Amino acid sequence: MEDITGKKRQIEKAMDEGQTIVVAGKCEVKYQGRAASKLSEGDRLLIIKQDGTFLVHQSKKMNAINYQGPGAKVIVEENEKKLLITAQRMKPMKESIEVNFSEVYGISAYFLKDDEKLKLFGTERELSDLLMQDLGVIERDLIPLKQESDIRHGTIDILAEDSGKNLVIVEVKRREASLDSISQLNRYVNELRERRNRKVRGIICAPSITENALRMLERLGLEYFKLDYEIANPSARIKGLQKKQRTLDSYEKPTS
Amino acid sequence: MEDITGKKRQIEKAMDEGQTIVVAGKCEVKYQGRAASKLSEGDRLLIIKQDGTFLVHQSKKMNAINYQGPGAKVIVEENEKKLLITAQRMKPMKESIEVNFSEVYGISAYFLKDDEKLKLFGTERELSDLLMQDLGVIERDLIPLKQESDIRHGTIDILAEDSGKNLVIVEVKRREASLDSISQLNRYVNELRERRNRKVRGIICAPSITENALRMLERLGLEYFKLDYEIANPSARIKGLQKKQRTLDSYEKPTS
DNA sequence: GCGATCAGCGGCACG
DNA sequence: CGTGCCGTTGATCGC
Repeated sequence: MEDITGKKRQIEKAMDEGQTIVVAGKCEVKYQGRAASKLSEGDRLLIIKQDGTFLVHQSKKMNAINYQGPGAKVIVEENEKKLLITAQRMKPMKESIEVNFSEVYGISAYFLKDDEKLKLFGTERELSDLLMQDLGVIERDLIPLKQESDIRHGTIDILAEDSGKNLVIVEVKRREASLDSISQLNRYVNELRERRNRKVRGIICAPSITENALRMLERLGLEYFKLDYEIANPSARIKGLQKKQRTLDSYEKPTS
Repeated sequence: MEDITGKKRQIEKAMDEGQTIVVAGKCEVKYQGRAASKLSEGDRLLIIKQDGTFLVHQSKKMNAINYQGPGAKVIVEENEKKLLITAQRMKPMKESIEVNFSEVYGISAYFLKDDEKLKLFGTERELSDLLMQDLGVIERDLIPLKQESDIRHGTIDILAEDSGKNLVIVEVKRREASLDSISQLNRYVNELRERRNRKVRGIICAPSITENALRMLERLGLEYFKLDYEIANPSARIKGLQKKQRTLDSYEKPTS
């Protein structure tokens, strides 16, 4: 027979100490909150973090099947000879998960000290930054006006001006552009067209675009620029782009 | 001193047997693929599932800091007295994670048998199904034409007709509608307006809407209907909605 | 298989 | 705080 009380105490102690806890066992899971769910009995992994994060993992797939984010209060109880672990949260609204273990296969707990943050390369923001250095890669004589320009109905990635003094809105995507990318760009273009008397162009700048999105784009009179980039150093690099700094240098200080 | 070879064998054996494995330890993590990342040394949890899922968790937050989805090939190596675990995947493109452990605090492995699937209530689809039974809750004499209607630039949740024989597009949202919800609805409305000669109305149907989204909605001449629902039985229930079945019953078989 | 959309999206940055 | 929007988004469902 299982010593449920002992396991309960073991988990509670680890929680008090701020450990990260993994419980493996057979359980059923109920959730009620923004939605509601029921998961019948099966073998799962439960992970409890010190910040209240609460994850129930099945043996397949990436995402937790049930979860609670940081800030959840976790309670461990003994309930009819079962180990019942509950996580409750008030934000974004009152919600709770109940994990009811009929069997516990194992419990591990670790002190995890980790202040490191992920350094990520190849984000949209990085691509946007690179483009700001030389919009000429998209179109000759295209000059940047503003990055992250807030308008009423959203934020424009890059606002620019072409050689004919037309406003150009550039929407940057790190992956294939689809219908909603086009809708997003169209939203910005429409707003500026209403507000300004200038001609306004819209360019979607992405490594690829779905066929359907391209059709919609053309129907709307918007444009697509294929953004050729790779992630190497690590640091993203846009094919054909030359930093202004380097260009200036090579003019002012030719290789001697 | 650590028996790295033993740990390597332990993990490999568990993988061969299809177990779900948890490794706790101090490691650094590198990723290269759709993007690239570097995470300096710290204490983490590594989870390896039988389907290739590969998760590196820090002691805080819900999401894995580095990961690889189902289908990844996992290799365990001994590398300069460290335990190096690599996950590689070819889809959606060639990418790999390297987790290099300088210390291993613990290894657990479990056979997790679980064929259960989550039953989820309160999804958008469920709300849409309920609305299809009686669109009168949105507007008197609104009759449903088609659910999930594919058009060129997307899929309309509910296509209906009002008492004036106008087409009505209903976009259902289970949570607060924001700018992109409005863009989405607007996209559908514009397409049908081009293709048909009838008047086309668009209604966003959500529990709430952001201030800004409401302004955009009004500016576009679209409409908002507040969708009051709760999740109780469990099964979603829309306030004011009466199932056709029940309504018919009460007329044909009044309480005796 | 691609593609469009939802998700209890989560998380972040900026007003 | 809200809120807009990105994400190595993931997962699902339809064609």
